[in-house]
Amino acid sequence: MPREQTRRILDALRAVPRGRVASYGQIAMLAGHPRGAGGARDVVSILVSMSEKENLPWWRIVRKDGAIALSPGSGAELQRSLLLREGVAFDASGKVAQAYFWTMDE
DNA sequence: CAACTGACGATAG
DNA sequence: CCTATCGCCAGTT
Repeated sequence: MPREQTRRILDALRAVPRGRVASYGQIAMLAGHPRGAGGARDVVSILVSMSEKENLPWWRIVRKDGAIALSPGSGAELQRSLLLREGVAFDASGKVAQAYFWTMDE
């Protein structure tokens, strides 16, 4: 069984609204991770190992600068299409504009 | 139980 | 622009 903190992260991930994205560090902080950005590794670990089992919206998670974290050929293309389908646009550099980041406002 | 892995983030050079 | 390095730590093998 995962720890309490892990459950919180899973929860935060599921709370990201459709048509929005969030960064790893953002999720970590939202989950109450004391180390904030440092907790991004937790999110990575959890996403990599449990995204499928836990049915998580892993495609809504991008790097802080808006770039897709996955390597091309390892799902990046899939993630881009999933986001486009939700109404998230990418700029010329292949990054999501900050405006699409989830503000926890909703 | 001891590695090993990982889709990060900040900072320094 | 880039690489390197550190911090941080759950989950898997």
